[in-house]
Amino acid sequence: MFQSRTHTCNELRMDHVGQQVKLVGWMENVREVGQNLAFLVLRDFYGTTQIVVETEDMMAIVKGLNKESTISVEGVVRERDSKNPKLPTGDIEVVPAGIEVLGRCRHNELPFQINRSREADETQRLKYRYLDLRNPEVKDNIVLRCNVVAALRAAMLAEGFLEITTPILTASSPEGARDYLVPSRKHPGKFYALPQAPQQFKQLLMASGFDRYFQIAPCFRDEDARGDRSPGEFYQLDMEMAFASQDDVFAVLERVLPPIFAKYGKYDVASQAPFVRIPFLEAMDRYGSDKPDLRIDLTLTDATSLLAGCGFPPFEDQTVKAVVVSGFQGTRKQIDALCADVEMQSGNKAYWFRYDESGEIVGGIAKFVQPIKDRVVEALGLVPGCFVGLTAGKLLTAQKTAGVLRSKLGAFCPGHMDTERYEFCWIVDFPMYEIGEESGELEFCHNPFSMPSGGADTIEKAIRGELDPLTITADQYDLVCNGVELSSGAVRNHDPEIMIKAFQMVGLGEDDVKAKFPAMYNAFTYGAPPHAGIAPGVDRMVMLLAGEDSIREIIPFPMNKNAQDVMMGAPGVVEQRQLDELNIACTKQEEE
RNA sequence: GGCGCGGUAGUUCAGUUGGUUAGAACGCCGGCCUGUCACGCCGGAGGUCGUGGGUUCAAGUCCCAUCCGCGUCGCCA
Repeated sequence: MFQSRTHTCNELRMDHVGQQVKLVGWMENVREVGQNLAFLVLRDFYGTTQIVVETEDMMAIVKGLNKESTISVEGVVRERDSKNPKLPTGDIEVVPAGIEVLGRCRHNELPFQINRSREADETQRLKYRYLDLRNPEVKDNIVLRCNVVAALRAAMLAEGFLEITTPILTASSPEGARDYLVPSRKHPGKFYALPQAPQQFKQLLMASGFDRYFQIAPCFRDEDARGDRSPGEFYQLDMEMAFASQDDVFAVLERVLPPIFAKYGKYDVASQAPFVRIPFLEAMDRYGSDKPDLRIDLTLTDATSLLAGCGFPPFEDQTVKAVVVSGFQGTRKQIDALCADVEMQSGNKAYWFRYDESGEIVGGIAKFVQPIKDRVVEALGLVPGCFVGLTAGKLLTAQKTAGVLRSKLGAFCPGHMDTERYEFCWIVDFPMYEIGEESGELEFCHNPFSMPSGGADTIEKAIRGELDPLTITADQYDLVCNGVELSSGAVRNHDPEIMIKAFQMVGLGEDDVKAKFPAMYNAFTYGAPPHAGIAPGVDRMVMLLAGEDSIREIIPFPMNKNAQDVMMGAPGVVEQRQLDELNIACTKQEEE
């Protein structure tokens, strides 16, 4: 029968010398240094301890084992002859009287070396995630995640929020991302959907009289992956407050997040509450992005009128945006690579010239700029040594491309980006409506649940034609940190009449509202509180705190980019009997 | 779905203009080593160069197709 350990592998110190102990763990390494002398590194969740093997019988046991086998070691703690100051347990070692094999590792070649798993091929890591997670560096991110979630929960409870779980099997939502559907056995031809977010439930909780709700909520969206977006499922710190304004929501997160970032983050928090608020249009204008990375000190300058008529064909009749970088040191080759990178990412070209140390316009499109040099130098505030990156196109295209250029330049040019910090900002005043690219008609820009700024008055004016609907903003906001969209939220539209009018703008009527969101619409007709909320992404937050670039590093069992779990083999084929029971006819199936 | 990068030993990678038997490091196996701690030293095994075609006297290398992975855009109320 298995007997418990007396200590962990990170516990023994000089104080324990002479004590009889029992340790358990994985045999990480064995260093043989003589006929009957070897040093075994025993690793458990907490750390490592050196076991010194110096007898023939112990040596025989160890030699018969592959690394990563689990063993238990009983013995006496002894002071080391040669200590290792790099290890917490480096002053001592355990002299075993007995070694028991608990779980033999049947493989003498592992898919990758445990302590170097981060360098291994990602598919291998995901397939053997249980080995990957034995690597302390990998494991630490999961521990961090647990600590962060616990801290978030504690902070939210302290703020008076109640944690309430909402259904995982629910109804498909007509708006938003692609749903994951679950066939119903009892109702042939009908489907549940996994929630994209607990949005409607949390608003219904507000209508139910709960004042402050939160949940570490799993969300499911069938959309393609990104570096900072896991496919399929992710977690949000979902929250909602009744009788609350935008400022109330901001204040909660400004109290909750900075201490957690300060305690668990890799870097310092540079932002003071209240975080800077940037209207959406200003963000696009200054940073070319609705999630600006404020660690970069560069901003966009409009050069449309300045360079109109300079003769450079791509600028003709287009909006031109410039990003000016002082003290530029890049080589021609690096500039070309940077521009190619921008084009690859944005799908649009970037142009450039330099104002060199001798005060000449050189390189790139210098030929076209040279004749109006004085005006350009003055308008862009150039000093010798400046690099000027340029983009052109329709307003939004020029902005977005320049935004990409800004990010690349910031990362490339020393002194223009301090990566060792967290910079928060709120993006506010999002447009309520936009002209759909496909339909060419007025559509909701983001979600239809948001309250139009100004409420009923604004919408009524727009309906009467006194106001351009494209100028209507929503009481909607994003929290951005280091160029990552951390969360999105809004003051909700809790008034059925305003809701109907908001839908009327996009050519939908009361029946459509009722049909799309029956529970919420009905609930709001019974007296609903004004309410607002937000949902910071837990995975992204942990990713920022850990300083990781890939979201997979902070998810215990991540799927790959193609939404497959290569370890478990999901998605997988199921038995015909199961399909029959669910009334599903599979018309298309991949060859296994 | 578009674009970019990649796929060579168990792992991470190198491989020049197409040219001898495809290399290195780590790991693995064997031997030596009584204080190692990324132990060291000596020796060894290990490869359908993602897959399928093609060009050529000759293909890891060039061409075409295809599969897979990562990044990015579309998408993500």
